[in-house]
Amino acid sequence: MRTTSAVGQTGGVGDAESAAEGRRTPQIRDVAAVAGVSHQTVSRVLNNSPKVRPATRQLVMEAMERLQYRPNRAARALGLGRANGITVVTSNTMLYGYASVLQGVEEAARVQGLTVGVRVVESESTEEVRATVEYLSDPSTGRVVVVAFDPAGAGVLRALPGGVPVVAATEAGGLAGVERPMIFLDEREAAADATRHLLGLGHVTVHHVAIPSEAPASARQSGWRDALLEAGAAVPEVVSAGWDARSAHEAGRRLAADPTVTAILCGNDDTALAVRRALYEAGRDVPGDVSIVGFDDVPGAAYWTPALTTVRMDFVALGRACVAALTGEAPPLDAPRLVVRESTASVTKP
Amino acid sequence: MRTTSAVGQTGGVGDAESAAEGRRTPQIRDVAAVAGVSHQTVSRVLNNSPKVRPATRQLVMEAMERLQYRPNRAARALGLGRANGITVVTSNTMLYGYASVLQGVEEAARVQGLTVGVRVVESESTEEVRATVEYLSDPSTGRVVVVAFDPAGAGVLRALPGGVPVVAATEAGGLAGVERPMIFLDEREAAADATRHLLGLGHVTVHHVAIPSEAPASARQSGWRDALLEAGAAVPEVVSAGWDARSAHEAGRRLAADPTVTAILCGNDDTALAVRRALYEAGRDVPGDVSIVGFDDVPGAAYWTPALTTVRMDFVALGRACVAALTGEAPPLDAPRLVVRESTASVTKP
DNA sequence: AGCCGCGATGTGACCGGTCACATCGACTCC
DNA sequence: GGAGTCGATGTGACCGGTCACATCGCGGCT
Repeated sequence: MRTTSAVGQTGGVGDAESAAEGRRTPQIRDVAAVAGVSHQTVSRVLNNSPKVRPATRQLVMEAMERLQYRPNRAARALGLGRANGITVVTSNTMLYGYASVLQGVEEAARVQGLTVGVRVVESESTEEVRATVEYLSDPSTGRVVVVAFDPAGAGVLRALPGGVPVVAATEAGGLAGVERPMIFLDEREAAADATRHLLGLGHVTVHHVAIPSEAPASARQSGWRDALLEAGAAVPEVVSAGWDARSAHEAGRRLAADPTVTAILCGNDDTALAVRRALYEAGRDVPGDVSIVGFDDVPGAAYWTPALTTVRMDFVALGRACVAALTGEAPPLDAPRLVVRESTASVTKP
Repeated sequence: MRTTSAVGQTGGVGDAESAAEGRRTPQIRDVAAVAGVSHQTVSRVLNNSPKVRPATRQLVMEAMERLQYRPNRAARALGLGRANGITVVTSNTMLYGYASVLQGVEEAARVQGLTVGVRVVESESTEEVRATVEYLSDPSTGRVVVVAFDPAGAGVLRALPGGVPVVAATEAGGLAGVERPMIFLDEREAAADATRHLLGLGHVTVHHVAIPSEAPASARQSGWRDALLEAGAAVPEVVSAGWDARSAHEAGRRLAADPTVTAILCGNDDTALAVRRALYEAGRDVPGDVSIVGFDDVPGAAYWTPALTTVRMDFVALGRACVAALTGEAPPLDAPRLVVRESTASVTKP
C-alpha cells in the first residue's frame, strides 16, 4: 500500500485524472485536482460544511463519483483525534436484552454514518475490566456505549477515565455513584402492574425469581414488593437465579416444591421458561395450578404453550436512545408495559 | 487534541519524561525518549518484532508502563494501510445463529488483539448492498467476515471487490459461483439422522418446514429428503416459512390441519416453537400425536415443555473458525449432532 | 474613491504510527 | 588482519485526512 502521492507532480486536470485512474486508490487531493479546487474544499464537502458554494459542491461530488473516491476512515480518525464511531461494551452478545441494545445502536449509528464496534467484558474481574478500559483509553476509539446491566459493565463504567465520551444503558434508576449520562427503561411500574394483575386474579401473594442485578434491589423487584405491600399481601423471600437456564430451573424447583406457591414473577422470559419446566416436572400445570409472568417479551413469547404473559421491554429503542444521547438529544422512551397472555389465570383451588 | 510534538525539543531523558508527564497523551516518540531508544525500536516492541534484544525490550516496556502509553489504533491503521480488526457483516444481530457467529468472532478477535466492527445489511436490495460494499471498500476497514446465511449476506459477498480480505460463514456446502474462502457447519448428515430417528420411531414419513435459504435446497432439506428416499418413505411437499414466528406458525397450522402428519422436521428451533404452538391450538399433543425436531439447539431448548429434540449447531465455533481462517489456519469444525430429548416419540395411533 | 467586513477558498503543518533504507558494532572467515 | 555478514538500532519520509491561518474577491458604507 505504500504509494507515492501525485500532489505537486500533476501539471493539469487531464494529468490529474489519468494519474487518479491509475492503480492507486484516489485521495482527496486527486479529487481536488479533477474538480479544480483545493484538497481542503473537498474535505469541506465531505464534512457537509455550509461554507461551500452549491456549484462548487456539485463539481466536487462529480469528481468523487468519477474517481470512485472512498474516504479513508483511519486517516480521518487520526486527523480528527478520534474515530467517528461508537463502540458498544457489553458482557454478552447473545442474551436478548444485550443483543437488542446492540441492534438498536447499530441501526441508529448506521443512519448517521458512524461505525460500530463491539467489545465484550466477560466478567467483572479486575483484569478483565482493566484490559477493557485500556482498550477504550485509545483516544482514537471514539464514543462509547456501555451496556451496564450487570457488574461487569458497571465495573467498566466506573473505571473509565473522564475523557472518554460515554453513555451507559443501565438497569432502571441508573447506577449509584456514577457521574455519567445513563439511559434506562423504567419497568418499575410495569412490575407493580404485573403483581397487581396476579393479585387481582385471586392469588394470595406473588413469588419472585430475581436475575442478576447490579443494585441490591432491581426495579422489577421493588415494583413487585411495593405492589404486594400496597395490597397488604405477604412478601415472600426472593429466590435468586443466574443468567443460565440451569440456575433458573433450580430456582423453579424450589418454588415448585412449595404447594402454597400459585403465582411467580420471573426476572426475565428465559427464567420463566426454566421455571415453567420445573413446575411441569413437579406435576403442576401452568396456568392451571400456577401462574407465571416473565420480563422482556422475547420474540417467541407469544408462541409459547401457553403463551407467556410478560412485560415488553423495548431494548432496541434503548440502544437507539444511547446513540441519540451521544450525538445530540436523547428522546424519551416509552415505559415498559404488561402484556397479558395465557400463562396467568385465576386461582382455581378451593 | 491538536498538540505539539516534543520531538527534537527534548534535551535529555529527564526532559523527555517531564514533557511526557504533561497533559499530552504520550506517543511512541515520548516512550522512545524515556527509554533512551529510537521511536522505531518502540514500534518494533509494539509489534513483537523478534529483532529487539530482550534487555532493550524490557527497557521500552518499562517506559510504556511509566508513561501509561496507549497505542493509537487510527495512526497504526493509517500507516499500515488497513485496520487491525475484523468487521462482521450480517443481516441480523439478534437471531440465534447470527448472534452466535458474532460472539465467536468477537471472542477469537479479542484474544488476538483485534478490534471488532459490526455492519448490518438489512435486505438484499441493490441499494443496501451497494451502501455496504461502499462501506467495506475503505481500505482502512481491515478484514471482513460476511455472515452469508441469507440472500442479503450472499449479495454483499458477491458484490465485494477482489481486494478485500474476506471469509464467509455460509450455509452448508457454501455458495455456488463465489470464489471466496467459505466456512460452514455441515448439518446434512445430522438432518438425515433426525429423519431416520423419526422413521425409526414408526412414523410413516416426516414433513419439513423450511426456513429461508440462499440455495434452492438447503443441506437440512437434502439430508431429510435423502433419508426419506433411502428408507423408501414418501417425500411430502416442503412447507416454507420466513424468519418470523408468524409465518412459522402459519406453516404449522397448515400441517396441523392434516391428520396424517405425525412427524415434523423444523428448519430451526424458533420455527419449531411456533409449529408446536399451532399443533397445540389444533388440539394435537407433542409428542403424543406429533413428533417435532428443531435445528440449532438454542440455550432454552432443553427447558422446553416438552424438551426439544434438535440438532446442535455450534455457531460460536463457526465464528471463531472464520477469524482463524483470516489470521492463519482454520481448524476443522465438529459436525452438528442430533440431540434427542422429549419432543419425539413413537407413534401411538393404531 | 477608499476602506472594511465577510464568505469562499487555498496553503502548509500536523495527527501518531509504519516503512524503506542507512548505520553501527561484533563476529566469522580466509 | 581486513573484508564480509548479520543482528540491532536509528533516520526521515509517508499514510490521507483535518486544522489554523492566509488570501482573494466582492458588496456596503463613509
